[in-house]
Amino acid sequence: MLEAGAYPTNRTLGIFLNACSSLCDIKLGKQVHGYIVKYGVEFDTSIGNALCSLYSKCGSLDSAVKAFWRIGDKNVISWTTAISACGDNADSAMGFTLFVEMLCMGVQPNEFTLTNILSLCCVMQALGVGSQVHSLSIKVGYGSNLPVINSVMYLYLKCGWISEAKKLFDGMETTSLVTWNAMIAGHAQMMDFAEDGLSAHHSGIEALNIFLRLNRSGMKPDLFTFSSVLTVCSSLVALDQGEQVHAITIKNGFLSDVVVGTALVNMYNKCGSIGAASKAFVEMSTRTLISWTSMIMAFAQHGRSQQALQLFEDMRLAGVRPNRITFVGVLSACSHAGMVDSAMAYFEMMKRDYRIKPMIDHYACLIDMLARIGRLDEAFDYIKKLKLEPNAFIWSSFIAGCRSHGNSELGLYAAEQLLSLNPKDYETYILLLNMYHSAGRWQDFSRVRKTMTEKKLKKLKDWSWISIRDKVYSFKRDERLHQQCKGVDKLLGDLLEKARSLGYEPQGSSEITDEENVEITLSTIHHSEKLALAFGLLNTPNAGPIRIIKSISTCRDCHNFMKFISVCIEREIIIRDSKCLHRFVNGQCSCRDFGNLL
DNA sequence: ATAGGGTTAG
Repeated sequence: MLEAGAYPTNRTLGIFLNACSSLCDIKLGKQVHGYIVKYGVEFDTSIGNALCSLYSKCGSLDSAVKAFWRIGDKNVISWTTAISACGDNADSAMGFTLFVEMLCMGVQPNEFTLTNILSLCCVMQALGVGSQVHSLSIKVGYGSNLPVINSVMYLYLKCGWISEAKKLFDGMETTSLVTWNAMIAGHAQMMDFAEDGLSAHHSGIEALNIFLRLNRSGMKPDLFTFSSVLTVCSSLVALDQGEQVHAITIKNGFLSDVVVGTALVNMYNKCGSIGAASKAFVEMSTRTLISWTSMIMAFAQHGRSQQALQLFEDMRLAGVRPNRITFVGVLSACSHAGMVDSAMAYFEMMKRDYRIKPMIDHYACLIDMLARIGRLDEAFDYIKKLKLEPNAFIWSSFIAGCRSHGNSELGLYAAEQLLSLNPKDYETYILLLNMYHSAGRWQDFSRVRKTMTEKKLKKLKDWSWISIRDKVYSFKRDERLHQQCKGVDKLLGDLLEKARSLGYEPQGSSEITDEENVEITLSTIHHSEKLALAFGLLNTPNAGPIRIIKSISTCRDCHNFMKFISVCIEREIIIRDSKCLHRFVNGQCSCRDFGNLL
């Protein structure tokens, strides 16, 4: 039509631009832009708005903002489109600047502007600005607009201001599914940012409660709800609840959804049910890169290296292009099995065939592998040659290698490096103390102990949880919170006897015994995972795995104990601590004793 | 012509 020389109206041009926008066709869009300039209508408000939106959707923020500034008469939609363009293209700071400028120009924001700016606040964790926007939204008459309240509530949750979020939630006259999903997702995310395992646990439980209330309210959950709540079940290692959610997804017809399917794979994996994870993966009707990567990662974590690598080949055959995270899974599979040659081959394949630049995590896998098989000098060379600063994971796996292969000199050096990375981390101090203790270096032991006392480090919060049927039970080190504590003590005594008869020898572990003193305590019988284990055995008399989640890393002594116990009771024990998933079967652990133990 | 919620990481 344009080539025929017909003169398009602004309306026609707008429709063209929208078509380019939904096709994400920047080339065609630019062509239309050319005609717009030719006809001199780029200053028109609706044309400019459409151009701004088009360039934003095609990822070209510069052009979007340029188109915006050329608009002669910018209305609220123009400003909102430009602000949203900043959000979509990861430039929150510019979004804020535009918002302030808009207010200075005397343009009043509408509900679209407000929700947009609030989501920028989420990204920036800008609670101060966010609460000002909240006040502003009330002032300009959007105080009871549902999307606006949802956004404010989600922002408060993401910034950890739970009381205020809850107040908003409880005070809402109407809710939408987005409200519920924001509450659930918000609590799920709080689990990751929680200061300790205990508050993370509380957030998770709260998310599950909100999910239950949602179901009772009669509203139908959607894929967002299911993927969030499944993530919560994974973090809580709450297999029973996860299975129930699985049943509800089937009832609601969401089983064929690829995101829900992937979330199920991850839930079963993180609950230690690799079989169920694999089953969920096989049953998926379509799989994304993320689904394949999740399953490869799952096999790798469980020490099933061959299956992980086989799946990687299947993925390539299926025509799915792996990304850098997939290769983290592939390399860690090789690392677990000590397959040095394969690891190097995959590392080359990643660089050469897929043009993926190695990142620190890939090097970490290679260092972990060399450390596991005892090639400590080579691993150390790798660390020294790194152009990047070694991270905590690198030092931790190197330490595990040194301890396992009896090189206390290098191990202690690495542990001191780890401490300088995490100078306030209680667990690192305990690790270092345990290492000086077993190396018999008492002077260093006292020195570290003194530093600990001087720094007044908070006492370790050692909690474990076990979920039995519908309830989650908590256990804290040294404390007897449950009715059945006598039974727990007796059972632990019996188990200790049995383990000893099989050759278990207690090694003890360092800990703060009271507010002032740090000592090696010989018995670790009061550690929380042991209490949870005994409680679990007393309350689930049938066979089947015992699943425990723990707030901090497991100590070597408890780890060793669990290996013996898995033989005595002929049951599988799964413990997920803050660093690693441990699956004890028949005296062996899936981490092969390289799970960042204290 | 503009908005609010979700899945992968050793």
